[in-house]
Amino acid sequence: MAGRRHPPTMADVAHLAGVSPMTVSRAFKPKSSVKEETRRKIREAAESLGYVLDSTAAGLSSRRTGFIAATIPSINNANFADSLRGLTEGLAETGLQILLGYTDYDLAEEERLVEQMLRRRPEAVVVTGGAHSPRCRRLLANAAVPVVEIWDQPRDPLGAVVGFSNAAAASLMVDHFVEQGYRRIGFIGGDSSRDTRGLDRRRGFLEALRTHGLSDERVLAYGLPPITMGQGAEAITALRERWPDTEAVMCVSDLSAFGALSACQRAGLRVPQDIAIAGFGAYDIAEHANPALTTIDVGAKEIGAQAADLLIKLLEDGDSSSPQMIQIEPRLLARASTQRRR
Amino acid sequence: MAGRRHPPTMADVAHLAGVSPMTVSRAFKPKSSVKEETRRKIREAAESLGYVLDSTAAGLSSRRTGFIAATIPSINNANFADSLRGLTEGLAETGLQILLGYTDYDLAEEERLVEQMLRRRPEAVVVTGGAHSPRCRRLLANAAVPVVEIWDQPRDPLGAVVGFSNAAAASLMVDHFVEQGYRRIGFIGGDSSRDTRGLDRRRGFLEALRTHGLSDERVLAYGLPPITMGQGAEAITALRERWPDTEAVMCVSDLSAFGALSACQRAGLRVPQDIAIAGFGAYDIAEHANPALTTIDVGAKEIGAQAADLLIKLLEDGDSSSPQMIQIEPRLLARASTQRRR
DNA sequence: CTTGAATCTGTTATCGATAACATATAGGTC
DNA sequence: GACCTATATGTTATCGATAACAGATTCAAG
Repeated sequence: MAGRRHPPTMADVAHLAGVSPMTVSRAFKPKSSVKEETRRKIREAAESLGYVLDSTAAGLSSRRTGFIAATIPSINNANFADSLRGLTEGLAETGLQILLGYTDYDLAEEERLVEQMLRRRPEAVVVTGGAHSPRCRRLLANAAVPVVEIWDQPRDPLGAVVGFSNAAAASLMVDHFVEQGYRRIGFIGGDSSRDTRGLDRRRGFLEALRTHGLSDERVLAYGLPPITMGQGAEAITALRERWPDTEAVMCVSDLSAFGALSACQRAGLRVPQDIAIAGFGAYDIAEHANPALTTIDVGAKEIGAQAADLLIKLLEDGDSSSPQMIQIEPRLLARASTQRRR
Repeated sequence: MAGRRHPPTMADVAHLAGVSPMTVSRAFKPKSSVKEETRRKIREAAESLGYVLDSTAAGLSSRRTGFIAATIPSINNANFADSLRGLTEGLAETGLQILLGYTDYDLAEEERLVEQMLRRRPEAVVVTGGAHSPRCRRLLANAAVPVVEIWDQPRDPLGAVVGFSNAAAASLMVDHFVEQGYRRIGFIGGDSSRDTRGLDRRRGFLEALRTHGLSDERVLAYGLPPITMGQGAEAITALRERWPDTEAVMCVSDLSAFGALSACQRAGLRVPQDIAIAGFGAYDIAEHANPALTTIDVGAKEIGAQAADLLIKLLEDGDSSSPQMIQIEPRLLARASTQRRR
C-alpha cells in the first residue's frame, strides 16, 4: 500500500522534534545528557513517525555493531539449543545480540558462513567444534575479535575454548559397559568425516575398548551426520546381522540410540536383557524412552553460559589477556537400558 | 597477539592492487565489467591482506542489506527447523541470507526481536504465527518491506501468508478418533496463551467434538509451551486420574504425545488397546515410537519453500502486487497408536 | 553578581562502501 | 581512418548515523 519509500531517518525525527540529529542520537542512548523533556519530545516524534534506528549506519560510525556471531552445526538439536540458551542468557545483560548461523556439519559451509558473518563485523565469534578449514582459520585470526570454540578440545585453538574431550566422554561409556559385565560391544555412528565430534567419540570409544582388552571391530558407520532415528534403526539391524552375539551398543547420539532401541523392540528383542543400548547427549528422549536410555550428559547449557562469561571478560580486557581453556566435565547417566541382569 | 587494530578496508586492497576502490568494489560483484586479470590481482591482494567486505558499509551505501529476517518460536523444534530449511534452500539462489531470531513463544519477546531485526534493515521479514503485539504490527507495517506470516491463518494479515488453519488441522484428528469408534476423547496442551497455534488446535479440537455431539470437558492444560515430554507424561497421568474412562487423547505436539505414551506404558497400560494417543507435527519420534504415533503432518518444509517463492516474487514486484495467501493442506497420518481393535 | 562546574545541545568530519556519472581504451564496420 | 559500441576504470557525492569538539545554558557557591 504505502509503496516502498525510504523509512524515516534520524534527521526526520530531529526536524519534527525541533532539535538536531545529534540530540536525537543521544536521546536513544540510555545514559547520555539529554533533558528529560527533550527526550520525551523526541521519543514521541520517533514513535509517531514509526522511526527505527538504522544500526548499520550506527555501527559504521561508532565501530560497535552490538552483536556476536555464533555457529552451530544444526538448529534442530537440543544440545546445541541448550548451549545457545546459556549463551543468550549470559549475554542478555550486555545488550549484545546473537547472529546465529548453522553449518549443517560441513566445514566448507562453515567457512562460507563465517565469512558472511564477519562481513557484518561481529564483536566476537563463537564457533562450535575445533575443526575448521584453513581459510576459515585465517579469516577468524584476521578478524581481530575474540573467538571462542565450544563443544570440543582442539589441539590448536583459535582463541578461547569451552569444551570437553569427546573421546574421553565416550570412554566413560566403555567403562560403564565393562562394569556391567558386557564384553561384545559395538558402536554406531555416521559414516563421514563431517561430524568431527562424532568421530572423536568413536575414536575414544574404540581406544577404551582396546584398553580393556576387548575387540573393537563391531563398528557400523551409517549415513550422513547428524544420524537420525531411522538410521539408528537400520544400523542396529545391520550390526546384529553381522555380529548376532553383540551384547551392548553405544550410539553416537540419543536420537540414533532411540531409533536402535525401537528397532530392537519391534524385532522382539528385550532391552537390556537381550541387548544393551546407550546414547550420547542426555536428550529428553533418553529419559522418557522405555527403558530409559543410558547416556552422557555433557552440560550443554553450561557450555553456553561459560562461553558468555568468558566473552564478556575478553571484550572488557580488550583482547590482551591470554585466551583461556575452560573444561567441562561430562557425566555418565546410567539408566535401565544398560542394566545387566545378574 | 595482533591487538584489536582496524581490519583492512577496500582502499587498502585498492592501493595494494594498484587500482581505485571502485574497481575493487566491482571486482567483488559477480557480473560487473572488470578485466579478468585485474580481478585476479584484486582477489590476490584481498586474500593476502585478509580483507573481508564490510557489508554494513555496503548496505548503507547501496540500500541493499542482502538478508531477510525470520522469527521462529523455538530453535529446538523439528517443525520450525524444517520450515527454515525450506526457506533457506528456496532463497539460496538469490544470495539472500537469513537473520534468525527466536521468540520463545512470547509476543513481547517477538516485539523486541522484530525491532532489533528491523534496525538492521532486512529486505523482507518472515514471522511465525499470526498473533502479534500492536506495536509489533505497527513496526512491521512501517518497515515498508514485504512481510510473510507463516504457520497460521491470521484473520487480519500483515502482508502475505503461507499457512494453514490449526483449528481445522486438529479437527481432522477428531474425525479420525470418531471413525475409529472412540467416544470419550481428551486433549492435552499448554496452559498459557503464549502458544496461539496450540490454543487454536485446542479450540478446533473442542469444536469438532461438539459437532460430533461428544463431550468436550476432558481438557488438560499443563505447563508453559512448548510442552515437553515430561509435561505430557504428567498431564496424561492427571487426566486419567480425573477421567479414568478416557479412550483417546490428542496431545498438542508429538513430543508431549510421546511423553504421554511412555507414561502410560510405564503404568502398564497398552496403547492403543487401553488408551489411544495421538500427537501433532509428524516429528521423527512419532514414526519411531512403539507403537508409532498417529499425528498430523503440516508440511513444515513446504511452508518454508512456499514462503521463499513468495518472497522472491514480492521482492521482484517492488511490493506493488497484492499480498497473497497460500494455503497448506495438513494431512492426517493414521498409525498404530490410535488403531481401534475391532 | 561573578565564577566555575555540570549539564545540555549544536557543528563538522568521518566511518567504508557504492551509485551515478565521466572518461579512456579496445574492437569492429563501412 | 572515421565512427560507433562495448568494455574497463576513475571521480565525486552520498548513504545514516556518531565521535569529537565547541558553544550555550543552568545552577550553586562564594
